[in-house]
Amino acid sequence: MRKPADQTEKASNKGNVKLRKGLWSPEEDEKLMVYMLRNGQGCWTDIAKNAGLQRCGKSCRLRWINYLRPDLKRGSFSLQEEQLIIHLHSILGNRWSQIAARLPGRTDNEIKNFWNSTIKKRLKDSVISTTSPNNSISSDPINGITGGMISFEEHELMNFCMDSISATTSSSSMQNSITSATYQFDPFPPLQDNSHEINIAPRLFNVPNHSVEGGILDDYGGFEQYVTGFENDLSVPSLENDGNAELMFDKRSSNGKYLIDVDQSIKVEDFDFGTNNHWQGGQNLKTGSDQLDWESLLANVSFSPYLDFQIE
DNA sequence: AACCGGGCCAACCGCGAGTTG
DNA sequence: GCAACTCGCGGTTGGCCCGGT
Repeated sequence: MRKPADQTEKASNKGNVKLRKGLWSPEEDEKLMVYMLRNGQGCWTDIAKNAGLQRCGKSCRLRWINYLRPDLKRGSFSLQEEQLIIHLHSILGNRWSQIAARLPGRTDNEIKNFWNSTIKKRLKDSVISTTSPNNSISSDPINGITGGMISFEEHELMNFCMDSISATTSSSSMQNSITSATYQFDPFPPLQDNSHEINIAPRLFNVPNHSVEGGILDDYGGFEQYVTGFENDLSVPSLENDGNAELMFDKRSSNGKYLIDVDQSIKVEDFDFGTNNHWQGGQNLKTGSDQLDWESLLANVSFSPYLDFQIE
């Protein structure tokens, strides 16, 4: 945590505007939230200015992404998420944004903190414990993947992924590959919901040659979909209703419920920021079923919820 | 009850890449 | 081509919380 904002004010380089630093007050959160709901994402410097915040745009962006974003999950990481983080980190390293992109509702900062504070320590402990003679594989998710022991399937999986990554070594070649005969498919699809039973194995299937629409190739050989209002798009749609916005999001351990008067311009009902509800824009990714049949999904490529484009 | 130390995590910092004029 | 600006990312900091003593 930082010092309270009013203790760390300093003059901005431009315009002698005092910029606040440190913790965000509920009033500041409210201002930013209301502004984002009304106007959506734009230039962060303008957002900070127009929202009446004495913050730099960078600070506003961080606050929005890491805390105020409606589609953020709250609470501890699930077992599936934990396993996926460990797995992705084994391949991607400290590319937290890339890892976060595969965990809907989680931020890179959150994952980074989780890794540094929890997983790292447990991995270390796990490595130590696996060196002891009487140790066997436990139900610990760490041991399922790492802990010094990687299953044959995992190893093959990683080889596959690394091959995919190495196949396209630069962003320029990546861009060229978009229109080339073949392209690398994202081996790490995002988790749909942590309540689902998830097979963390990537989709090992071939995609016929076709032009790619509705997405771009990322820096690691993956296919980044254009997903409006979800983890790839942190903006929110503008709201044009009248009344009040009742916004729910927890502040640390307590579940706060903010009733915001939005200048007679917004009315949001049943606007729940809880863990089970995602932002409207992400609903195109939801399957509507509590239990996904991953085998059948994998068997039928065109039915995959990850595919946001048509395969010809 | 007071103190201490480690964990957690929000937020800052610096840097590189991309964009704009 | 260049400088200024903006954005996004990863590393780091440091205050709060909480369990142990």
